[in-house]
Amino acid sequence: MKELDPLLHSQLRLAVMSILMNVDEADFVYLKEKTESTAGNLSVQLDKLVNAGYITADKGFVGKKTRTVCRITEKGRKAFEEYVEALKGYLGL
Amino acid sequence: MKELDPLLHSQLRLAVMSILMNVDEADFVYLKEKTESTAGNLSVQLDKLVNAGYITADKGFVGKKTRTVCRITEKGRKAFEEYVEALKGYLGL
DNA sequence: GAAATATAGTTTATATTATAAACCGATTTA
DNA sequence: TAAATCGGTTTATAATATAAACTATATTTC
Repeated sequence: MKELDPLLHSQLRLAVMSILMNVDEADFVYLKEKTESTAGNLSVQLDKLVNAGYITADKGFVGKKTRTVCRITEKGRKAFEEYVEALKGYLGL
Repeated sequence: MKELDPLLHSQLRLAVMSILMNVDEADFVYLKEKTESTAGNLSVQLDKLVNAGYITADKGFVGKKTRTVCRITEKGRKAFEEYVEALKGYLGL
């Protein structure tokens, strides 16, 4: 049984990665709504994904409001795919 | 995005459940070998699965040696299947 | 235009979890 | 009979997830 990447084996981080696998970019507010998480929790988990090099989070402005835009990196995409493969071994898929 | 049953969303417990989904019964030693876990960790995680009613763990003897035999329950089987369904939503399967 | 309210987050504190280390009682081996 | 092994359990520690409290700017209301 393969190791499950602990960075991805977390509900919220997995949800974020799952979303980012399917859209080109997503901002903080969108991720918060989609995952139904609190801002604090999301902030912490995004940081971990950024530090792992799985996503980028760029802070910019839209008009006068701040906006943090997240994107998955190639490394993140690969890690996600490997995680899915590893999980399949557990789920019998 | 569905909730992921926190009892199953743990590498070791998921591994145990995965094994028990596919065999009629498995003893402590077998589970320990297959999952490559330490006895302490396995013991703790089995307890949680037993307390949740997802598995049974019966202590018996084979000759003079103790032997703990685990089996999945109907409740556990159902929880596992629901977990798999929920996860699919995350993995894009 | 000052005070209250909302937005977009971050930091910090706390509760929960996972994991390993230490331990225990019985049994086999030297 | 002393020492190692087997089959676990208990306890201590490290890591994680989560929420609560906070910050800074912007907007609305009185």
